[in-house]
Amino acid sequence: MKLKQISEKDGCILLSGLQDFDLIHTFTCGQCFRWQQRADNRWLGITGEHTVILSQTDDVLVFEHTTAQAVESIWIPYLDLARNYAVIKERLAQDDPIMQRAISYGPGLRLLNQDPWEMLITWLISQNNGIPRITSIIDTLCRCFGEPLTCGSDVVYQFPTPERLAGLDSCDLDICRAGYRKEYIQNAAALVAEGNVDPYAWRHMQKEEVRAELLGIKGVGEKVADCTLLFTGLFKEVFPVDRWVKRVMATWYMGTEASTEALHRYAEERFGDLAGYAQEYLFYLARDVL
DNA sequence: CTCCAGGCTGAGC
DNA sequence: GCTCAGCATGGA
Repeated sequence: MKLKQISEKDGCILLSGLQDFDLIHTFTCGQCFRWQQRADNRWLGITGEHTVILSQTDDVLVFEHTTAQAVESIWIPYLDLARNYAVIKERLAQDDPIMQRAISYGPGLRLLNQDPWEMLITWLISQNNGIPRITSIIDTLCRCFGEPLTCGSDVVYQFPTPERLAGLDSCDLDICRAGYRKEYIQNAAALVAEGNVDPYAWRHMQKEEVRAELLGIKGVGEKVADCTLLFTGLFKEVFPVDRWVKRVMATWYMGTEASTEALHRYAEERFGDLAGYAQEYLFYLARDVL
């Protein structure tokens, strides 16, 4: 793989020589909820206490309102740009026409390495919910209870800390309109704030150990646990998300075995759009390759 | 009005 | 073990 080049121009950081990366594929496939699309195909985003505006022209990625050091230490890892996706895609596509199609829908998709605490709350909110409303709830949560940061002329709010959420009165969270998920959020925040659960320790633990810890949290089932693990990118190994797909299929397809063919049929019928195919690709990435 | 959306919990078998 | 109603909310 060609080495990426970092340079500066007009106060922006440029990363050139990118391969197998597309901002739109990566941000619209359903793995994240906090990137805002702006004019001129620019994307405003935040992770932790770092904000940035991204735009892309072919193999050049432009970072505004940040530093070369942050690009190296924060954004390249967050965007998973150091990984060679060409070999991954080649392996996935081999002898698998449906995977070839899935990849062709989102060839520039990358698996983001997102904040584990943020992912836990995000996927708790996602249950039995729609994507626009998930986005809205998370946005309100951050605007009301997160610390503001500036990014150029924009203001972006950090994801609220566990301590902040744990310290709220129950009715304070009503503004988010999270419904019955409110108590899940508060319970999880209390667990983390009191040190009974430490999302930042997960990277030092075994995957199954983390998964068991997650499943012990109220409101966390297999899907929430899997999505939390998957979209933090913590475990680059065999990932059990197929168990979730299998469970869904068991309900919808009266079968108990999750054959590859059934999985493909599920994806075909369940998802007819780019996001769906990109997601199937994501799941395969996590399950079979990373 | 009903049904559904990137599920999970708790109760009843 | 398994099934299934109920769950807050808002949009179709």
